[in-house]
Amino acid sequence: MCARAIDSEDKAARRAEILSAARRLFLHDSRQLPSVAQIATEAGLAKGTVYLYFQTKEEIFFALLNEYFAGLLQAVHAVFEAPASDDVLTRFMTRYLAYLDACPELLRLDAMAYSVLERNLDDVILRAFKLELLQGLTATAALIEDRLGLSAGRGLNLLMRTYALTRGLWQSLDYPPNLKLLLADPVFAPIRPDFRSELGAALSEYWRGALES
Amino acid sequence: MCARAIDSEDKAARRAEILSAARRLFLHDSRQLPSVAQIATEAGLAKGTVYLYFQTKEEIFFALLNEYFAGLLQAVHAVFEAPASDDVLTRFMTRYLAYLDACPELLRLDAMAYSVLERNLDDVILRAFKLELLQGLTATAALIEDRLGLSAGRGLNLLMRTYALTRGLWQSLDYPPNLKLLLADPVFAPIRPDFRSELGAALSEYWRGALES
Amino acid sequence: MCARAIDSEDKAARRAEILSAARRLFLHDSRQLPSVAQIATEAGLAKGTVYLYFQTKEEIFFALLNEYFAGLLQAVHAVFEAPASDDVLTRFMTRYLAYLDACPELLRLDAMAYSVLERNLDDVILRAFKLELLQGLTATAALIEDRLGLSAGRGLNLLMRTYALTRGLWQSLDYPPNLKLLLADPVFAPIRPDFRSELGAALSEYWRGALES
Amino acid sequence: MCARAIDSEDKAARRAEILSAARRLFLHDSRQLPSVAQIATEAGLAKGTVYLYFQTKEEIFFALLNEYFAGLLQAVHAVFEAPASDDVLTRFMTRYLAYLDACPELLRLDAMAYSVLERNLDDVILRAFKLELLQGLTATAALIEDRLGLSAGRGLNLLMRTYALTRGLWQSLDYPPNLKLLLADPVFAPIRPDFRSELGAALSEYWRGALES
DNA sequence: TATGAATGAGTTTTCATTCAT
DNA sequence: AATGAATGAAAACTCATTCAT
Repeated sequence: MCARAIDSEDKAARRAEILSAARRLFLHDSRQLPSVAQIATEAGLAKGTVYLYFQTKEEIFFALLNEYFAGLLQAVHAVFEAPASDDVLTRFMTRYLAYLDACPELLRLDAMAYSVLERNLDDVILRAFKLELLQGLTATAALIEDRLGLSAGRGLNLLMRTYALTRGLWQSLDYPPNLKLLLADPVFAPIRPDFRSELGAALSEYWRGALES
Repeated sequence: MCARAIDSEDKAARRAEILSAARRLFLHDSRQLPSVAQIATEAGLAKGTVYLYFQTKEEIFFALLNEYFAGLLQAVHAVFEAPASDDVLTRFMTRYLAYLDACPELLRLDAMAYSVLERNLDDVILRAFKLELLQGLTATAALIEDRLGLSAGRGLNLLMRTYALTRGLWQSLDYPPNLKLLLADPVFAPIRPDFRSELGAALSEYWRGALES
Repeated sequence: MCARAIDSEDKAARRAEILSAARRLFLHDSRQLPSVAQIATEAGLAKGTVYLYFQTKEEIFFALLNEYFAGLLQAVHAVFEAPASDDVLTRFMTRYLAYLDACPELLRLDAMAYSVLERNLDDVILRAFKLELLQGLTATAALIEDRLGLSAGRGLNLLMRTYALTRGLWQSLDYPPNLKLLLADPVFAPIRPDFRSELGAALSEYWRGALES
Repeated sequence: MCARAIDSEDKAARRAEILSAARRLFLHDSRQLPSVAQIATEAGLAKGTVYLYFQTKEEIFFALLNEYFAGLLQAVHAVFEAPASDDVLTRFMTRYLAYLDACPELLRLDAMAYSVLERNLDDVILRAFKLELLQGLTATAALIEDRLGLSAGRGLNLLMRTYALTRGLWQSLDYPPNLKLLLADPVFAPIRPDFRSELGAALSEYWRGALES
């Protein structure tokens, strides 16, 4: 793993390897961000090498989070790109939930982003990330508006509020192991619904209200 | 402030003082949790004394968060306790937003809770907190069901989803100072709406969808 | 070594212990400043404890340097305090050189002070140190002026220039072990005189010139 | 700047370029030695290339310091080479101070040399540097002895002690910016004389004493 | 009860140097 | 000769928590 990444393709690959190592580690224990030393080891690199590809530890996780977001947006985009049909909303919901199921760590990382990730991140990098996100968001929003015959701006509303509901519910329902045990007591059943079905129900309600003429 | 708190009333008062000191400090800089040393100083106590009233630092902030939740629930409760009227939903929304306006630090603390607060918290304490929250939630949920003529369980749904949307939007729209500056660029206007109006709009949509027969 | 230093006398003693540990370590290898971890171990304390007594690593060494300076000044002071006599200059020289002989690490630490020590030092602390030094300097300078019948300001000149010559010569003549070996070659004899005799000679010349009417 | 330096003349030129880049950088911020990466960039070379011309970072700065010394010696040499005259000492002092004024970074670099530069320097290189210095010193010393009618060895004494006084005073009087601010307080005026006039006065005293029969 | 002295785990980042290309 | 990707050692400092007084 010490073959030199000379051309920019190799460099991109190495960057991706580091990101992938970080993802594996975080997936394994998503209660805290792995240390740079751990990431380097997992990627088979020296610590210093990681810093050739990322300016700070935070940048690594922010890049990872952005990848997840991009993937999620892409999935949504794909749903609405398909020929219009009556069940587009159902298909959207299914695909959306499937993506989240496939990336259980996305919402964890997202929850940490608020208090940790944005510190210690170079402004230029941060802007680039945000811009990329914005563009994906805008494109998909426009597509949704087109498909559903909505007015300008509604697409972005729907996307942002959908994600807000998702993130908010996750944080309400994802308990750490010790809490999970504690809340197993039937008394707590009301505040311990299954995340996936709860999210499905909540989103249905929200979209119904939002799309109502 | 070193008079000994002997009877349980004095003890409760001292506990409240510590909590109050923590709140003041967090209000002053809600980007990070104040240290125990700071809290002790602010409360006019020694560090060790704080540990006579709280087992861990996290317990302090968890207790604080629970207070905020209780207050929010109480505000909502008050709205629905008043004689039924057509505009109950409008009054709810107004009151709800007003509470959040008055406690800008609630949502910050809440956002930190996920990644920080629940670690390192005694199970018994945690259970007690959760139970208290559950009870408030249940009571208000029942009241809402009664007032709005909803079926059992719907009240809790509404409350949890309302808060989820709130928390999720907050985390999307509350940027740290450096980001705020960065996002001042008109390019980013679409992802930088005002939190309050955005929340109002989102909640309206959600409730409309949820209450639709 | 973990008995608690409660009253201020004990605290001063503990502070002195830390300083003493740092001195021992530096004496042992005076090519580099020992790490805080080493100092703590040598003093039989935990790292964190060291930071209860000194704000930064630099403060430790600066305090140490100030102790050396104070000692040197005191030695000089004692010489001039004795009843005036013709040989006061001879006695001064003897005493001065003896002090330097007894503290070979003083001039090493001093040489490092320029590039290392003054960084990362709290202004208030720094000022206090400088003030203490200034006072010692002023007092001894006044005494010298009195004893030698010099005009105001001359004492300070003499002291500062004497020390400047001392420090400058030291840095010219103190070679690290590898260089010492290298310069053992007779070719280098001219630039490798014995520090002590060279300093004696240089100071004699300087004082002769300075005191000449 | 990546044309290959093949013949030894080109190589010497490239070496000089690196040295010059280091000098420019150090002149710009003489509180710390620039990194090798910075030097390479400033010289328009790759990091690795620098190591083709210098074995270690220290060698660069040591070579630079030697250049400064050589220049200083040459300036002194020139003074004494001129036809003997009564005011040779005055001219020496003027020229000496002028050289230091023109190279304010010399004394900074020199002060750092003690604790940093001589580590990690190859013995052979070190010897060569010292030998070069010795030769310059010897030649100028002989010239001085001749001009001033001094006995053998006195010239070297004068040069070394003169420089020692210079270096020692510099280190006493050159304060980093934060200290300068701190010592602006009139209380500290006595230990804050102007370096140049203080050096002039000190050297006058020293030379008077040294040349006195 | 209250105090505050003592503890010590835990991690990012820089940068001189090497060496494959 | 020139490049620049990769290496990895090295250390200060914070702060939650404990416990002797």
